[in-house]
Amino acid sequence: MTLGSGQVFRWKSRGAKRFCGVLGRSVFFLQQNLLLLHAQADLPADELRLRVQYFLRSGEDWPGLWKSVDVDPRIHAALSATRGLRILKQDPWESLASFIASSNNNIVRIEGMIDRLCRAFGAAIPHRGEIHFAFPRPESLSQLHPDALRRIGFGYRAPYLVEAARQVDSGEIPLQAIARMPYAQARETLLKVEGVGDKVVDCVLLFGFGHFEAFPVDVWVSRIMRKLYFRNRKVPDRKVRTFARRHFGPRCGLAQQALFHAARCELLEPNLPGVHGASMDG
DNA sequence: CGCCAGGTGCTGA
DNA sequence: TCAGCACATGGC
Repeated sequence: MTLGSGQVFRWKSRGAKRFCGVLGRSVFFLQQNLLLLHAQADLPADELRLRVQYFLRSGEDWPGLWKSVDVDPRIHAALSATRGLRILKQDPWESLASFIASSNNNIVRIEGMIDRLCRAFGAAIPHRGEIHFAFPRPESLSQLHPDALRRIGFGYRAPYLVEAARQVDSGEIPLQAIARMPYAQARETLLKVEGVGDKVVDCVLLFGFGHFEAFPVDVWVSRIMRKLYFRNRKVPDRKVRTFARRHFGPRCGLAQQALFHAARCELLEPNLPGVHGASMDG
């Protein structure tokens, strides 16, 4: 559920509860068997375990984290429907580049764009007879003409991504330093990147930098929040964000991901408890 | 054809 | 601050 919840765009299902993806320069296979997770990669066993635990944030107290945002019956329904979900620890550059590509776009096409980006400009990684690809480094993408990205379907986002790569490569956008900044300052800094607005920046801060107070408001979250908390009235994204931060508290980002996944996969319908309570009227 | 998708930048009230 | 609009692309 976590790997398919729109946080990451290039982990591929390879059978029942089995996924394949690339972390850094290594190909990983993850297979879930009930409460056990089997991980495979061409790495020493101890390093393999550490890398997977880091990516999955296995050191966190997940039951405690989810409990901290379980503040009312409506979010409780979403949390129940997404039990086991986690917030991943993504590479900051990959999350920044990926979510620049995500704007006004759908997940299937985002996945295709990122896949073509990695095939064209990422380092090849041979693995058991197959060729996988690393995510392209900023210094590679910064050299491109935007047309090279337009040709693989990036559309009007092409110059945004090239420019972002240049800003990261030059140190103008210092990801290393941003990782040590508090949420508000990191947000302000990343917003200077063209193509990064109020929603994308919160995705990057939540999935790439571990700021659980980020609450990305996309069309799905906007809809479900309107339904659950605003009597179905249209509400500016900014208001949804500030309400969520106040209502769910400093881990509101977790509530956001549960709501996003539940809404997108229709896990709450029917009989969704709204502001008027559950009702069966048609 | 029109609408939608993990929106953003720009413009004008 | 807010709404309205253009913006590439592909699926339906």
